[in-house]
Amino acid sequence: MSEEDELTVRQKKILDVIIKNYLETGEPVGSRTISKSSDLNLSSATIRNEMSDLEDMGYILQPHTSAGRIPSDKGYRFYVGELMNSQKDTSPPDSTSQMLVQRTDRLEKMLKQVVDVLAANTNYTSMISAPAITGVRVKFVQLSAVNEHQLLSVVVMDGNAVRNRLINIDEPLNNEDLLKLNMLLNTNLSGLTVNDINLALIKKLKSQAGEYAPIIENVLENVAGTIEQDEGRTIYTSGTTNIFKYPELSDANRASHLISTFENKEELENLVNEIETDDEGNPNGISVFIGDDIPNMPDVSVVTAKYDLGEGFKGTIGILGPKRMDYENVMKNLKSLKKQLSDIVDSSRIGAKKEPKRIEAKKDIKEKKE
Amino acid sequence: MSEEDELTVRQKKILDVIIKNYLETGEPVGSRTISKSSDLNLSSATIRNEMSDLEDMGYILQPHTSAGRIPSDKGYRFYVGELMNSQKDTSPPDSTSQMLVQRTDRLEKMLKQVVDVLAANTNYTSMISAPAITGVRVKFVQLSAVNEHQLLSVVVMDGNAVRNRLINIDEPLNNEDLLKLNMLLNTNLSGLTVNDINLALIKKLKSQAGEYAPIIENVLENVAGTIEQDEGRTIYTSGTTNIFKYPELSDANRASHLISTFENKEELENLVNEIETDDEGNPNGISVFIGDDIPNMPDVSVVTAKYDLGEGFKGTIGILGPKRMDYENVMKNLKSLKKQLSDIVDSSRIGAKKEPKRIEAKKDIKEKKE
DNA sequence: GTTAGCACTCAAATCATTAGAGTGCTAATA
DNA sequence: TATTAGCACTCTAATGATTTGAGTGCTAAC
Repeated sequence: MSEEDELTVRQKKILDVIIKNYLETGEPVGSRTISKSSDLNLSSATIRNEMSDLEDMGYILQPHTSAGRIPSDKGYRFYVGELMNSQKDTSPPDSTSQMLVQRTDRLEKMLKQVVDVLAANTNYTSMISAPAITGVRVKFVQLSAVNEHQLLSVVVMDGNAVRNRLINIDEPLNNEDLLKLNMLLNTNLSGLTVNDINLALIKKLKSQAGEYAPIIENVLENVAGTIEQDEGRTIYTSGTTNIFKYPELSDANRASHLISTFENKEELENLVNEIETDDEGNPNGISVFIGDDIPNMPDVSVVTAKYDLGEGFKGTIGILGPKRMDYENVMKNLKSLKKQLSDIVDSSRIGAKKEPKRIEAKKDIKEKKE
Repeated sequence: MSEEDELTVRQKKILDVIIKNYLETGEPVGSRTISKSSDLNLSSATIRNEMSDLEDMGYILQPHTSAGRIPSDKGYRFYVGELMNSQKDTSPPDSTSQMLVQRTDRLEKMLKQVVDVLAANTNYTSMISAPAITGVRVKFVQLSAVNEHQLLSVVVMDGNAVRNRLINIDEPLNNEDLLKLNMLLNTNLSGLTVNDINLALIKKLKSQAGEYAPIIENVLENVAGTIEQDEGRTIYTSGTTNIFKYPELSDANRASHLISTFENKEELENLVNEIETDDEGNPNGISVFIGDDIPNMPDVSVVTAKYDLGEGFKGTIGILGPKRMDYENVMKNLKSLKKQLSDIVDSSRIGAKKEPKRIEAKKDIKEKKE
């Protein structure tokens, strides 16, 4: 990929101008334009020579003989990696359009909000994968009798993920037995991860439960279900139709392909997974995938960030747009959101121990849309 | 709308041919085509005269002077109402492509499945609104201590809708008090609908709860939440990108408009609501909305059916496509699904009282996609 | 009432022409 | 030796003229 980085300062400058210009206009940029709009004070002829070299090196290309140049995927990558203004980082991300994420008591709503904010701020399509839970532990189990023929099993896991399940029973259960069962379950399951619950443990539980063994089975399925439900990882998306704002993406074929990918969560999940693999140890925890980096989607770029909510809750947040997207703004937004996300959750974690704030935060939700 | 239905038999026949032909091809149909393809044995000139009359009466129209005719909205309506082959109803709806809805224990998954089936069978876009709960009653309330600082409130409503809420408390609650609170809540709330829970009752509960009044408040919010969550009515959609299969809908503007309507559930909800109003007492419980019937969407048709799962669970299921959609197939599919839906729920209701089938049904889910 | 015949209309396809943006190359210049 | 002016050349996109053909409406004959 890097065959001797032999770009002269001037070449870098020219490449920078070409890309910046193309990001704005979406039109191929010609030598004359560069000669005039840059402070290089070079004639178009000189620029032409340099451009010819840049093209030979693969940083730019010509849509056709008599057109200007546009950045190649390699050019974009160079731009993101070296040319882009990354020291401006300190400035607040586009404060006018920036919308803060409001606190809410439901993770789901928060995620939905995050993608909405992101799509609105960037004018691209955004997505966020709900946190994958890894290694969460059982916190609390409770069986209660709803009526003579139904038990309700409630399982609370770390991070307060709650799952219910109704269990139908043939014979009513008396209160003592119910209490015993609850005791049995809590003493044996609390603090365990799903992986800890092995056959031996199940056997032990069942034998201790005696005639209630079938109920144990159901409860355990409920515990498993807590994980399972998040395994078909939910992905929230927003701003799908933003792709129509970019002519290079909005012809029927491309648009249909993109949108159906976003509609079909499984496909989207694959995309995210395939992309995630080689995303390790990069500077700000932000990864940029351009064009042929992305399977089946040579005309778009995807920028992703991982977020970590602690307690094993992790997920990916990303935005998809045309290759000529405003990488700078997008990365700023992602970085900011990433920070906000962990901040919010931190404070809510701490707050939760002091006052019942989970509830009062609810009203905030209404005000989200601008 | 009906200004003396003065269509002769021959005119009806011609109109029928025009529409059938147009449904298939999507091209304006001319007099010569009709003359040849129908069994009327009339010359094109005669057909032309009749067509001229049909146009005067508003059943068909010409895209431009030298083109054939296409059905007007009025024409479509007449077709759906009188011309369409509705006696074929008895035949099974397109048995090859028909996919049965599998039983599942989660309403949500079932609905998702239904829209998927519908979209796959029709090649149009489908949507289903999750059941709106009206007048459901509280079945069971349970508070349990998760740890010293958190209570878990679980509310089960009719139809086994369950909601949880974590309540943070300052002081640990001893077991006796917890039991008393549970007793208090269950005796007072069981069997009530949300509307029944008025200020007087709340006051009474709070005073009886003494120092635990704040907890009562939280539990009541939880009860209210059961309803509330379904008020922002979830709508599931599928096959959005099918619109790209119909050139008349797939230009950037229209497509963008349609797709964003489907992405933004609020808008979609409005659409469904506006449409629902005048949908009363029609033959099979199926309503057809064509072109200007639908606010802001003159180029599409929507066919809807209401479903009723009993116990106050009702919703709407619908499909959206080009005006030249295959109404016959669509209506057949809707009718069949409507039936399957209520059948499934009926059988699961009955089954639920006898054996724990909610659980064993789960494995079915995996097999759904073809 | 039906039909043949014909003039007329109009969209869409095809083709030729033009305009202009941009390049590459060469020769002159500093 | 690096830069630049100048010019021929290329190719797209826009414009406009022409043709084609499907389809109609009307009239007159059957």
